[in-house]
Amino acid sequence: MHDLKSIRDNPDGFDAGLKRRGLEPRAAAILALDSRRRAAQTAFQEMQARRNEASKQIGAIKKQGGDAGALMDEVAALKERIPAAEEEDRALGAEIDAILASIPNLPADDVPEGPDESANVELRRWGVPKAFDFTPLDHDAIGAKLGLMDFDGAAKLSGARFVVLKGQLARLQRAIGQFMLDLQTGENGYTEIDPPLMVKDGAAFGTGQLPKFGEDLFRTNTGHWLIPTAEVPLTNLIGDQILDEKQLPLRMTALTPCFRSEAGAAGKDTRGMIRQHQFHKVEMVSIAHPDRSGEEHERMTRCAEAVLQRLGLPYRVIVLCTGDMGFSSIKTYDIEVWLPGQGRYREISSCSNCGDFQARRMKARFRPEDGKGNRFIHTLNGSGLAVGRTLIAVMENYQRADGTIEVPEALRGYMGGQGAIG
RNA sequence: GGAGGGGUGGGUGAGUGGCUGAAACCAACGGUUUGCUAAACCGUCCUAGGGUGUCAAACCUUAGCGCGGGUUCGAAUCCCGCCCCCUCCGCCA
Repeated sequence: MHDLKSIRDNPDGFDAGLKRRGLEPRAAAILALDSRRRAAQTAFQEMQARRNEASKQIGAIKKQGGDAGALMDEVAALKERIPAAEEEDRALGAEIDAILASIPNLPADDVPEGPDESANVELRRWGVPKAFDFTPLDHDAIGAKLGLMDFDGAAKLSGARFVVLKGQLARLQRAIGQFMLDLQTGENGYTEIDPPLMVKDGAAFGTGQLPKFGEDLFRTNTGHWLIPTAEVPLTNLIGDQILDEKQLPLRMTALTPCFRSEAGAAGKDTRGMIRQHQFHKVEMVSIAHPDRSGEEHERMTRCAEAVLQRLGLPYRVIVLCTGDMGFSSIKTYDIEVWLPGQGRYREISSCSNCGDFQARRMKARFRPEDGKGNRFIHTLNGSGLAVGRTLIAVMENYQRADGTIEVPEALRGYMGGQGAIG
């Protein structure tokens, strides 16, 4: 949600930000509505003020047994006009809010400009893709050969974009999730949260899924939304609150299933478990002081990278260009892991700084130490990491010629000491 | 699902239809006092808008006592609907 005041103060800056996103200017239209709205509001409030004043006088007159008839007539006349004024104020306000709520966040200054993912910029790489002395398979084939990954069974139950994992592979996925969660809580200072997986409209609005992206979510017959990421419940946890500055930063993490309709992804990644309707993810959320969200963003990204380093999985970090960023983000780093089976890097984490965009939507503020002028906090979220895709990466990077999979050192404690599966 | 009780500033908790944006207490913050700590005393202390104002300060004003309607000249207070919480009962992982 954008700040009307900042648009008033700097309409050109607002439009310039939109332009970087590839969007048309909106400031002039918004400000025109805004001035109509303020005129309507002032008119409405002046009537109310007069009504309140007259009512007080009526009370005083009646108490002394006087005749307040003239004043009561005046109030009655005012009351004829108030509803229309109120409605005008309300309607204009709602119109402005709807516009503000539907415009994506403005990119940070240091985000590269570009139309789509082709303009993303690689920042760094870690690790070297392993040289195989055989042709590495993709996870799909490895899983099938082991008989531990069953897409047909899942299709029978649930249709496309689901998978059934079995035996050691199911355990390996569980191990990965536990390992990540323990790393983020034990070493990186995130507090573990076990949140609801179903949320109401307000939460989905707060993080920016609604009103524009409802079709990407699953909805229950109770009107709940299945969370597409734990970012939604974790971030909204601080909605409608005024925190103390001392409490910042607040770092939370959760291992949850995530549900996505993948409405716009028809025909994309149809094979394998890259893109599923349901997957597990360890999510990190930071609630940061607005002056320090940039450094928190770097820190969070490092926390996500740490997982891949511990697992010995090669990866690269890219910064998304203005045209490829999500709705709520001012800056996003994607981490892409090397997948030998596909011979390329694929997204395994996305770490975003949302600035005060979500905080405005959910009314999350903090009280500065000096006590005056509550400010909106900044929210950040990042995967640490997507569990299903990490499983894929482990399978493909640690596969052996005989079709078995080596268990990375870091996971063995979670696998009963086992060194390989299959 | 049934019956009953309840939702008021950060917390506890008053509140007769107008004098209540809201007592009191606690917490917090500033100050006085103090050898230090503690205590005591004084003061400040909700939020979001709009207007006047050169930023600031200050002032005026609107709204908010779970949410939404209604009655009334006037609603935290009365009426209706809804939501949530608590207790008991039923059902249930």
